[in-house]
Amino acid sequence: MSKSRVPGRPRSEKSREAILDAAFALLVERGWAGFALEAVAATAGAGKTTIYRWWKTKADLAVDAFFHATEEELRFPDTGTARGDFEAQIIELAALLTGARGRALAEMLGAARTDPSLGKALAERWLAPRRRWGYERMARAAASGELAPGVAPGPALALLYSPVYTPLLFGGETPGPEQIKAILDLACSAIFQGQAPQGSPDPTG
Amino acid sequence: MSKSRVPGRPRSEKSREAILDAAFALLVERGWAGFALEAVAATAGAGKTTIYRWWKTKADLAVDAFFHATEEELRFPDTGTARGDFEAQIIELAALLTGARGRALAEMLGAARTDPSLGKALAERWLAPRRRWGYERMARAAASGELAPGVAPGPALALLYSPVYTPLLFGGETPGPEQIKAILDLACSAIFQGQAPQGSPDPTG
Amino acid sequence: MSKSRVPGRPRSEKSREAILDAAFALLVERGWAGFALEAVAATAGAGKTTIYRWWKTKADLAVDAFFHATEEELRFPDTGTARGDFEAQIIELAALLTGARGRALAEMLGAARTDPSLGKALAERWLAPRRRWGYERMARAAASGELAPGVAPGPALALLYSPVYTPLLFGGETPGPEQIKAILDLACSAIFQGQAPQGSPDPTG
Amino acid sequence: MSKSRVPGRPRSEKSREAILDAAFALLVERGWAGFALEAVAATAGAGKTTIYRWWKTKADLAVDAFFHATEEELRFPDTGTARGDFEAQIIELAALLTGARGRALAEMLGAARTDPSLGKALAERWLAPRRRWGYERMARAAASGELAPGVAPGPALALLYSPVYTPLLFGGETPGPEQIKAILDLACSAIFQGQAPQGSPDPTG
DNA sequence: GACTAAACGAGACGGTACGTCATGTCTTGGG
DNA sequence: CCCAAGACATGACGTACCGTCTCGTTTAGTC
Repeated sequence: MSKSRVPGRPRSEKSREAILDAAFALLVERGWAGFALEAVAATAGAGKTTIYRWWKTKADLAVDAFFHATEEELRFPDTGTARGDFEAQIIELAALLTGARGRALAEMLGAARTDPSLGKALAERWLAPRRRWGYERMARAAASGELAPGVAPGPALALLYSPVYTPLLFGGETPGPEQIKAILDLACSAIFQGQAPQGSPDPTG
Repeated sequence: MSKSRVPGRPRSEKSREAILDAAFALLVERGWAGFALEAVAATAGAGKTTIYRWWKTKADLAVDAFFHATEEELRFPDTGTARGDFEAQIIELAALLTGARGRALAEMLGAARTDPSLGKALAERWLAPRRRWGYERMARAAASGELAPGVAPGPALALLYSPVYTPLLFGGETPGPEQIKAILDLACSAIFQGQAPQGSPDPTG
Repeated sequence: MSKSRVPGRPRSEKSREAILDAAFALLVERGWAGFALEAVAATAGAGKTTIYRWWKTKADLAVDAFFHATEEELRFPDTGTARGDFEAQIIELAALLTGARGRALAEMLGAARTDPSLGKALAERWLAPRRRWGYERMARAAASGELAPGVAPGPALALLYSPVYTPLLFGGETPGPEQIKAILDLACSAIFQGQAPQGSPDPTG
Repeated sequence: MSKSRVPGRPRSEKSREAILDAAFALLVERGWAGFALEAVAATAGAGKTTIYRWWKTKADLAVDAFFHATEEELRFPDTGTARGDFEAQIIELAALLTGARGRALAEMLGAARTDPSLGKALAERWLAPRRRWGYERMARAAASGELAPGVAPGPALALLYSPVYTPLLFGGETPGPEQIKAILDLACSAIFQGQAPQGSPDPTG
């Protein structure tokens, strides 16, 4: 069996990397608004044709470049309790959204309302996996009796994640870690059984 | 006590109205992305110069046009209790954000991350008054003992409003009224003293 | 009475000249094949929009630029006899077609077969007036009995002018003045009555 | 008597033919302007590499394809008299230049001014043999006393052939057979001794 | 009733980026 | 060593708005 089935010159991995790197750099430096394909092509030493060959839209490239550089940082934690897992993940998320990378993602999330292709790309690469994990973790929490009585997973997830995202819509003041912690504590007090996560994780009472 | 101090032709009120109307119509019809000043000028029968004379930026015009047509609908309610007031206001807000006008506002909020002038305009006209009212109402709630012990106003407001805004960042599915109600109930259960205002608030399943 | 009827900012004569000059320079320097509108716009310090506003096609601009710089040189002579007029005009024409300008015109004439807009522009600006003059002069020659018996104007004009144009189709060797003179003499001997125009310029051997 | 001297895979005759056929078809159908190597390769089922391996330039291929399909039609006639030979050849030439093939050749001749490789290829394949034959035939005519006194071969050939080529430079109206005949008669009356070959050549009006 | 001066409509201006196209070169695996 | 397939960098294309500019024309209040 041969290494490859298709005839013709194979895709240049070097070019792919150069494009993704240039795209990510430009995205972080100039934001989505200044994300010009012409500039990406120029600094990557690539032709625009090559970009359009592999990425259907500007949005696809931006999202791909963003996650090519970022994705591995976002792991779904496993602390033993649902509350611990959610808190850990949300704090990590808040950290990501703060800083240069966060600006880029925020701008893309914002522009997604206007650009459907961007919306679709982000939904696939960003939202869907996180939503999937959230619902699944919430189901496990329900099964193990960690949720307060009457708490449905949808509203619970909305309450947990929204406060991290909302600042992306408004001015610059992304909430700092203590603020995030305070909001999370308040949300968790409504969602989970018992007290704070560490120490006695499941103090029945 | 003359009619006017300044010499020269006075500003044309007719032109101002025509521009604001055309701008609002275009904004609602085409969204922020399709909001072209050239089109506004053309349908208003105005010159671009006139627009730039009175509005510093495209964003200023869009925001001004939006609130010129919308603002009066948004009143701050007075139901007697803090929980009632917040619930009423948030439900009204959610209703506004659903529909054509909502799309326009959502797109503007999203684009604000990219366009500083838009951000500034929206912060002044939209965010600031609501934030002011929210903090003030929260302070009165604290004074009257309506808040659960240990609840700070910042996190409480974040928890209440964020779930309404966050969907603007993601795909089309704005939460319906029941969903909003469910989320609100959950949030309020952490923030306010006592039970839900009407009937049996927490129908255990 | 006002100077102008139309409202709006008037066309910039400076810009028009700059564009025509840049276009002509580029055309002469690089030929039709290298005649890029982007380069014209850049060296003229003009926007591409401005060019497209005033010239429907690349061909229109090229032809306009060419004749803006060249036209005045081509006057229709008046020597007293038809043979003298045609000879003078054709020699002048041959001189024009030799040299840098000639190359540009030759390339345009050649490319006209491929590019209809170029063909149309050249037909209007180049061919039509010359054809008109040729037929009209030929008619006067017939009326004054200068033509040999049985000579129709169409074939006569074809015989006179074709030898100057045909070299444009083939390689570089444009015929020199003496060659042109020899061909002209041969053609004239078939077309016109009697001997050579002035004195005895052509000592028959 | 081995099958082949050179090592490696021998050139595919099948591929050569397919490429020439596809090239000619495309040339006739779309003209020189629409003659895209990519399309040739695609419809020939060949790789672009193969084309560039065997034909140095696009022009070489086009010219080769054109004459591969056309050349044999153009024979040099032998009617007994120089005038008869030239007339026959020029009329055949005019016929060739009218019609689909003619369009292709005309476009190539036109584009040759712009594309040196095309010029060179056409000069070699088209112009040179015809020029050679013309001068040689003219020399024989001179030797046999068929030329009018004082007629040099260069100007004579220019007068005979130019009127057929010149229309290629201008609009669509290629001259019809009678027009060609009339021009030829006029030219021949200056070049050749005695009267026209058939009938009454000079119908005085 | 003439003068002054700013606002007005219209639209031309220099730019920037868009997404598409064909060119001629290159890089594979297979024959 | 040839072949097909097709990816690659390049560079121009014609389009769409941007925010600025320059006109000649209103439309008032002041002299």
